[in-house]
Amino acid sequence: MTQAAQAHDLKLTKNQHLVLSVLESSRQPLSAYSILDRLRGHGLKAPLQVYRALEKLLEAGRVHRLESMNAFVVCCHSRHGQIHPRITAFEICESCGKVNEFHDEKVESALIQHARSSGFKIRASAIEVHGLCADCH
Amino acid sequence: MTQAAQAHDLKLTKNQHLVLSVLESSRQPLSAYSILDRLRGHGLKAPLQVYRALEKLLEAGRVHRLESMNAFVVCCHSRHGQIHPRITAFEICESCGKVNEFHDEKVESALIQHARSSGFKIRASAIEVHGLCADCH
DNA sequence: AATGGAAAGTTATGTAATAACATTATTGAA
DNA sequence: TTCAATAATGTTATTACATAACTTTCCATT
Ligand SMILES: [Zn+2]
Ligand SMILES: [Zn+2]
Ligand SMILES: [Zn+2]
Ligand SMILES: [Zn+2]
Repeated sequence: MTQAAQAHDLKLTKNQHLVLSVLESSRQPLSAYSILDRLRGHGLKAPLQVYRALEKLLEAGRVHRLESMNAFVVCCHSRHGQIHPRITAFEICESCGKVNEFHDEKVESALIQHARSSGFKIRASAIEVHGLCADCH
Repeated sequence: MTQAAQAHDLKLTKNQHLVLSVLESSRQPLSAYSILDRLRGHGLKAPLQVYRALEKLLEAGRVHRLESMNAFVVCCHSRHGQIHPRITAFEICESCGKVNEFHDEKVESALIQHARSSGFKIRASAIEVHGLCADCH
């Protein structure tokens, strides 16, 4: 991700703002189509309008995609303009749907060390743990 | 996963055997539909035939699903009947498509430790690292 | 042979994502 | 300001991924 893409003061377009607002007001990850459903009242009609906004929000580091759910969540650093840690992981509650984004130095160094030892060059990662959150068990 | 499900001498049905054979003979992960395409000559016609076989093979621990690719790979322990490690991770080459399944004690303990500290109870995990393998960079 | 459960077959449908192309809005020189 | 380049939108259609619902076949056990 470029430094420019990390600048959170970048102005969002109308559709990008709409999509981000829906994600911010949700306590669970949302699929592109359920985002669309919530925005039909605001003039959005086609999946592509949502997918294009999501693409930009992903590039800007303001949302994350959960690969194992085909769903999207707002990044917990989205509002602060800080540098985003490299390796991101998620704990996803199968009961209440809550997602905990976290950045664990040990997870990161273990993956980096393994990659180094196997000659693998990391470009991206998806680390998603499913189970029950503290409230739900 | 039950102990029974780990018993690799369990007899596979015709469709399960066909699907597993296709995955074993592929050097890359395959989507359900591309598995189906390779099995049309053997009488398979519908996606469900493949998905049902995959479901059983997943339960039996003989294949893994790559969440970030909507694709499936044969488990590297598939032939040996050994107990499968709890936490599995994958390095996926974006150039040649090769997948390296690995089990890293440090990754595992870091995730378990984080879950403990946040009160999260792990049931399943998807750890998928994308990049370039040693041969490709 | 009768029976019950697992697997397989079949058709239809639901969900996720992108292709292709036309239009409008923004930006940034000349 | 004017105009060309770029970015964003709108729209329709299509492709890719996955499951629902129901029927039939297979096979082991009684
Ligand atoms: Zn984040
Ligand atoms: Zn919960
Ligand atoms: Zn495995
Ligand atoms: Zn490679």
